[in-house]
Amino acid sequence: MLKEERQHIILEKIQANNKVHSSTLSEILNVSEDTIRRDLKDLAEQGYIKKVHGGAMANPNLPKAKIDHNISKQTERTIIARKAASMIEDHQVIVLDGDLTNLMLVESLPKDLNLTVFTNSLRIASLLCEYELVETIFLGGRVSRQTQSTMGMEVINSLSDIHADFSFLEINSLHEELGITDGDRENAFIKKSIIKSSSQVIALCLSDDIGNIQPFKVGQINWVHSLITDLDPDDPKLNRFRNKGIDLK
Amino acid sequence: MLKEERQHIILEKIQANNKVHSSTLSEILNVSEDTIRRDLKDLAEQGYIKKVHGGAMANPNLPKAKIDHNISKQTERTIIARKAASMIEDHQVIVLDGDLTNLMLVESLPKDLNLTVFTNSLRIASLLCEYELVETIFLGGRVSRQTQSTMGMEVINSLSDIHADFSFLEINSLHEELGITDGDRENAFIKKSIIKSSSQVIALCLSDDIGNIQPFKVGQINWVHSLITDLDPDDPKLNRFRNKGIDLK
DNA sequence: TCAATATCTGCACATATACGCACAAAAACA
DNA sequence: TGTTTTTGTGCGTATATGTGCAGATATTGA
Repeated sequence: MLKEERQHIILEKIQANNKVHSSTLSEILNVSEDTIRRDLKDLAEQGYIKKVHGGAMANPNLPKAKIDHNISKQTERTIIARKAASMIEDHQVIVLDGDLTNLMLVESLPKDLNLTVFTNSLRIASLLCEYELVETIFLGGRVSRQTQSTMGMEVINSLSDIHADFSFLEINSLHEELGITDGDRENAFIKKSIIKSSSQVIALCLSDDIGNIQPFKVGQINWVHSLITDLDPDDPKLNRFRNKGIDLK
Repeated sequence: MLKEERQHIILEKIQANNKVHSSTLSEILNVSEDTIRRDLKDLAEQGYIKKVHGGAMANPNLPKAKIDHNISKQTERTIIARKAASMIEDHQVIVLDGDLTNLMLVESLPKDLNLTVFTNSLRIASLLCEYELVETIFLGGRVSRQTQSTMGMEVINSLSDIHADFSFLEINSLHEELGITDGDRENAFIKKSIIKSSSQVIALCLSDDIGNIQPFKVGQINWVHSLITDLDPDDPKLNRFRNKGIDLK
């Protein structure tokens, strides 16, 4: 019997009875209780169930927004997220757009930070619910299934009514002359609005995306105040941006 | 019997009767009174109940999050959610507020439904991303950590700009004379706005909550078009609503 | 006040769990 | 193909947890 298969059966049992005993599972599935316990631990860590002494129960808190760590370029993104997180301090007001790196940024934040965050990402907003001192304001609008974030005029409207200290934007294409571009028209609009609504723009950019050009213009290169990449700030590849007075992290 | 399981049963007993005696619990659950006392102590420390000499009472100022958090009444909620889901048809425009039963409603929806949904619940919006044909519009605003849904003026503003065919509202307190009330002022506001923004109001109400009165008024009883409970529609307990012309499901 | 109950404390016992280890099966790699 | 690495499993042991019991103490209500 495959591990996954077993865990599936366990989940079904829990859904049906709301609880399971390790001992009965061990009997039914013909594996040691140790194995069952390991399965339960797995499932609990993934948030599917709640482990208790003697077995497990259905998870009372629902599907938490979780980050699947099978993201491409995970290492690079982690580096960027950490650098970005270290720039955030108590009492700042920031905007986080709905891209992956920002999600990882939130994961790297210390839990005792006192912040005001504007975001259009369902997952970021969900994650931030675990931060006692963070005031989250969600930018409403039409929800895009792919990104689990809101889009459209309503988001732009809401953004026009706010002002933040910093915005953190994942940039898919950063070119020294043509500036920031994006492959999605709506996304480009949103990013542009976010930039306009904040004093300082922190661009999060994978080094592979430097030099890219995409169809929709977001903004000029000098709109970026700081550029965070997975490279060392002194890396020669970044020279072309250093010369433009952009603060490299 | 698992400890957690026992404690759930105790919680449900308390929610139903508002009080319990250690001695009767010991009898029902077949454990020593010592164990019951330890359970009650646990639950009291977590803030779910108030321990008193001889047993325990419901905690009068139990934060709303704790109630949701606790899967009690899961069976009842499932019944309600299923009935509600069966009322939803292709091409409808509906509003779902952020309460637990609505989340379960979404879980019971067939995946091929073609809908427009307005919601202020992060979890509902997230779930709906799995529905190819559902257009979700999220009502932005300040995010409440406990409920993972947005609150405040912005939500009310957004609601004033929309109109839906149906709204599904979880009702915590439904009284034949005093109508719908709620224990939370903001929540009451939101519910009132949702009602105003839709042609028909479908009230989802646990049978235990019928007859309750809470401090903040949401609306009159005749604002409700359909009432879905965990009871049979012909149950005599519902007569007082039948007489008012409310459609019982 | 007294008697009846409820509660607390320390203890013993059974059971569940974590940890390190060994070993087999599967997967990755040269 | 054969070899190395990873993953999954079971076992023994030390530890932690949950439970019931006895005796001391506190609370309740007449």
